[in-house]
Amino acid sequence: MATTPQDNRPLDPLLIGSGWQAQKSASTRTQIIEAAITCLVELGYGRTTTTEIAKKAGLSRGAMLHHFPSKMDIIRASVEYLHAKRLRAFRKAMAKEPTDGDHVRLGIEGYWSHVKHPWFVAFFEIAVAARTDKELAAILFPAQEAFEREWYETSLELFPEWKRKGEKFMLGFDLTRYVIEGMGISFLTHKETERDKRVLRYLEAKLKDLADEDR
Amino acid sequence: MATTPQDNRPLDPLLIGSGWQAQKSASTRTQIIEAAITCLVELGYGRTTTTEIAKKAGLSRGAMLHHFPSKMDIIRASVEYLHAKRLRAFRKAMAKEPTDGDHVRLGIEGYWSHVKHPWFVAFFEIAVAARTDKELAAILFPAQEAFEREWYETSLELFPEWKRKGEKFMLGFDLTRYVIEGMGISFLTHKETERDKRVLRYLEAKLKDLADEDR
DNA sequence: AGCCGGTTTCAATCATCCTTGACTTTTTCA
DNA sequence: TGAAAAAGTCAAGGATGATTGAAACCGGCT
Repeated sequence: MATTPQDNRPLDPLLIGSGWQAQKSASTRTQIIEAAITCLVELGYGRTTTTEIAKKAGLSRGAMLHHFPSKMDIIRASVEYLHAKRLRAFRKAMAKEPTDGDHVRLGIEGYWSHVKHPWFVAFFEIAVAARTDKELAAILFPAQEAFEREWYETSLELFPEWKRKGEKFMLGFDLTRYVIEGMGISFLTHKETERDKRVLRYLEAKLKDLADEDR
Repeated sequence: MATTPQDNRPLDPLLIGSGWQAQKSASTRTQIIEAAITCLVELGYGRTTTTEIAKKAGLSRGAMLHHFPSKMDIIRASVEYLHAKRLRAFRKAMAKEPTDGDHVRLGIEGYWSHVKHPWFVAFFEIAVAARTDKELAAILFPAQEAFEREWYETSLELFPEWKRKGEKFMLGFDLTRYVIEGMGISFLTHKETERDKRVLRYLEAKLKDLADEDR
């Protein structure tokens, strides 16, 4: 008989040494959360069922319900997971020095990539569902607010020279957000076109105008 | 006496002559469609059920299922209804001469109002659901494409002087669309802020810049 | 060391509720 | 009277959460 608790999944040798290998069932939790996110992306919020999540995670439904007693618990954990992942990915993308020194372009491209990522799609599905689901809204709202705030602060660090022109910076920030998110929504059902690239280039030019104005 | 031919499709009020009580049937259909739209707005696509629609329409479920054999038939009719209503409302809003002669502002305010209207919310709910529902996508896509095309042409009529600068007009068109729809999505869960108004004013200014450039 | 009782992890089944669409019956009105 | 509209009933399928049961792991004890 194998000494591993589950033969279907390899154990992380680093975690075996650290006392409770049972604690590594945290990896099972992650597996469930990622399965839930996949379901959100592929099926949408409405068709994401516990059965489907369990199937996708390679677990039995009962096993999964042990980790997360109810469906909403899975969603809650997924929201936290997505929040952390999205923010981390965005910060990482912004942290690297652009090859051409063009921070504005880097920021636009970064957020545009971000919006095309499945994580954004999953978050969006939850956000749309939350419009008509109070319980879901109570879960999503704090994370959403925190994300926007932390994203704003990250951007401020990225453009330290803008700090003095608060209102103008905020305008550029909001404009970028709306344009790119609007494009992102459109991208959910359509493909990216040359027209979209033109809009991004125009946005870039206008942001630079804003930065240079009344200096 | 039944003068109707042996119709394989028992329901088509448009084809039935004026004398019949089918007019009442047509009004009942409209009632059902509007109830469905209310459900989409208040409950979202996922929670819109035939039971709920019937209740909201003040009909028994059986009666409703007589008019629309299946749920998808109601949605199909709702998509057509929304398409017609949205386009009509938008054209009407654009047709009136602005008091200050400012067509750009009129266009922006018009589309911004449009995006805040329940009809857009309902359409949006269907669009999001269609991302992961092929059958729904097949219904929605033609209507969505037609709407965008007809909206574009309406805008062209509104700004005849832009006709000569095709690419620049399209850029302004796309930019406006993305900014306002992005704001609209945000508006679904947040309230309109002063920051939003600033973005709209900025958009207006930039559209006028585009119109005046290299003239 | 080796056995034992309790706890944690996972699997399977069950009962319940909801949704849908087909079918049947009643009512309305020309 | 007879056909259309409306109302009511029903079974099949799906989704959720609870219960039951098995296997592995931990501690303590002889």
